[in-house]
Amino acid sequence: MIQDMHQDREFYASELKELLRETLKHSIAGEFSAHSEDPYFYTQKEYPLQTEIEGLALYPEFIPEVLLNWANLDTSKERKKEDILILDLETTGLRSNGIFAFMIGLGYYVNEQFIVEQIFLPDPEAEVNSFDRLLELVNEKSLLITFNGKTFDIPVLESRLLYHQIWLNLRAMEHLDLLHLARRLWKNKLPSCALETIEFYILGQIRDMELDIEGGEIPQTYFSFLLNGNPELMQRVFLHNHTDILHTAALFTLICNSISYPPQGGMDSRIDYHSLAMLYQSQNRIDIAKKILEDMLSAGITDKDVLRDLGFIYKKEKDMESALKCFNIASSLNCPVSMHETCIILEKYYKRYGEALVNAEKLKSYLISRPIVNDQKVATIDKRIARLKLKLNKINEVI
DNA sequence: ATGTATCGTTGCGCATCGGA
DNA sequence: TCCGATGCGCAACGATACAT
Repeated sequence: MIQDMHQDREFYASELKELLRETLKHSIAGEFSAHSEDPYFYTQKEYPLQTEIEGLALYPEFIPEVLLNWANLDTSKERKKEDILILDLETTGLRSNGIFAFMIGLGYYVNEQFIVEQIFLPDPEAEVNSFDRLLELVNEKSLLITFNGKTFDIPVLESRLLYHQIWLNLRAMEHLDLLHLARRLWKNKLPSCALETIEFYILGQIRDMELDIEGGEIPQTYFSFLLNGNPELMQRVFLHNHTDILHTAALFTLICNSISYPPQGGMDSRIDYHSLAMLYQSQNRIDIAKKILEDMLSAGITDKDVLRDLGFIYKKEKDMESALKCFNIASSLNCPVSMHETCIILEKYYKRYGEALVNAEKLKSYLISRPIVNDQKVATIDKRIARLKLKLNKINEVI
């Protein structure tokens, strides 16, 4: 009796698997792998490197040094399209233990074409087989490109590979994670740095929510598909993942094509040049950072943060005259750091105590007008004011 | 829960400046 | 010439965001 039930369940399970495979074959353009047991399902689509429909470029003219340096990649190495592998997973959840990837989205370049390949598990048993294809591609490629892959996709894959006792050191691959670079470039300009936000503001793409799906609904969609075989929502997951891969390539391309300075094709309004200048500064390319900020001012941008940071560069170069000019304008635009720096330069370098005092008092009134008053800062500026007054009195006594 | 890069704040050691 | 206060550079820490 028990034995019969068990056999029944196995029978229905294999029936269901077969049913799911049939459904997939009819609803999504793709194929099954050659594995005799638990084959995975996969789709491939080719794009020309310059897509006409979306107006997106999918491969850059070159990969600039500032990007390679940022990602700690070997700058001397020759790089080809064929070395790149873009990766994005759809998984059964967000927490990194006990989840697995039911879909592996991949992007790579073959013969001047960009290929989006999606590997899908018609049932979870196919996971091991799906890694065959992953291993194949990883062995061919040397540079991984992802969006938040360092913290999400790679750890998920690592834990699953470990579980299946497959030896593959994904960390040995060079890895460019665009999320962190995007944050550096657009943190101050965009409401968020989620891929979808960047697609909208930077790539000019809008996701069609009739055809796409919210990330949070993806795990449940897969579980439902396994139970009822309804392909409608699953098709959306395919599109979602496909779009992620395509836009990761497009974002990589856009960043490469616009962060060299001076820009090849003129200034790009999508780029925050202030952030770009800071990126160059962090790599000790002060010359380029300074040029960018100066060019911004020449172009008529009067931004207190630009003025402040350019002021710091001048100050470090001991060009106090220029530094003071920058800090002065920034001070008038209510930049407390610049008020502070103005005080220091006037007091320590020029010994213009009267002017220093005026600025110190300006900073104090700014500080105490804040909704949250920082007592420590007020105490510091009070000390400076007292000191300056003392110095001025001494000078007056002499006269 | 997880892992990673970034940013703002804080504190420490060292150099420097100014006053006596 | 010496001492105390100030400024600078760097490391350490904590908070934040993003992926499904």
